[in-house]
Amino acid sequence: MLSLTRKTEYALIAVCHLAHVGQKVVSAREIAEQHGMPLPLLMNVLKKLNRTGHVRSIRGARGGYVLAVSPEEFTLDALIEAVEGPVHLVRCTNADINGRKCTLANPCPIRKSVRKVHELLRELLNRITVADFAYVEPEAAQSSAKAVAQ
Amino acid sequence: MLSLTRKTEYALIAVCHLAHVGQKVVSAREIAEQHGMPLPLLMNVLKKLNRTGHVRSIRGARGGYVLAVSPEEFTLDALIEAVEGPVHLVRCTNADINGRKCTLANPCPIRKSVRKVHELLRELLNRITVADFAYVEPEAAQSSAKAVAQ
DNA sequence: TGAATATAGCATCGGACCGGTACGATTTCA
DNA sequence: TGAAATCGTACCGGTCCGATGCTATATTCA
Ligand code: FES
Ligand code: FES
Repeated sequence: MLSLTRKTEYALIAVCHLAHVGQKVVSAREIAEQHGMPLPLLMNVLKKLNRTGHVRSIRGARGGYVLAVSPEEFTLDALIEAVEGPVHLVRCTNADINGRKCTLANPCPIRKSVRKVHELLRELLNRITVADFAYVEPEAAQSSAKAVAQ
Repeated sequence: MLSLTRKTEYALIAVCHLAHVGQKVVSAREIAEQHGMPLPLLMNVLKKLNRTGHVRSIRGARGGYVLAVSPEEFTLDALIEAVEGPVHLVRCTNADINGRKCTLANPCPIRKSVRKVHELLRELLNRITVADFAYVEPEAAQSSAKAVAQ
């Protein structure tokens, strides 16, 4: 399917929001309302990001979330892995998926090449960071374009 | 989910097989048996590739399939689009998905950046061709590695 | 101290889509 | 004519995402 899940989309927006406000504590409700996201879904995502240590949670009244890592070091690859688990391009890139091993005639002819593609994808995702997404409000996406381009 | 479907996996192996034998006609059964793939699934995939014109089908006894495009011009992007439809990284990269428009507060702050990432992914997929996958049997994947690397 | 706020954790449910199967029709060759 | 092979379509089950609900816990504030 080669697409990001909606959770990753929510996570990306939320993390950008947190990066934008700096060290101020922002509640999930506030983020959700500001971007038209369903609150419970966003909370699920933020809980996961809290467990992986990418955001810090403050409970209680006037609580909320704060970004726990610097936007420049928070890669898209890490965000995806935190929210939706490790990336499996196809079965044979990662040893086995859900304990089931590949049933094709091993090794299949595309095995090595597909791993190479997998590595290229990971490299791409590791070059992109949250800092590339944050702070680009309306049309000034040039800084992002430059940073991402290579 | 950021992963290829199993259909794409089958398609990739089959197309590599066809590229490997040149212009010889090979039946779906033969390809399936040789790589331990379920025959009906492979046929479904080959039908799609036939409709998109990437392989040519010959019906009847002693029929089968022949690659209809050169491996060097058959990009991974085209193969994915043929088998599983166009790539949608997230909702806002392609205008609308299944007729449903994005319900987030428009435009969301990550809109421009995510499109840029989408473009980078498409570029990566367009640099990789079937020729990079074919002809790498056991361990001699160096030619592929080189061709893919940049 | 008590009420309000806000996150943590878990469990559940519905729907979409992939993976797989089945059947009949069509075409070609022996 | 019969066997081999593709073509088209339809169907079914499993998995996983998207979404919802409830309870527990921690903090703030009156
Ligand atoms: S798909 Fe299993 S080894 Fe390549
Ligand atoms: S997710 Fe809809 S505009 Fe970006």
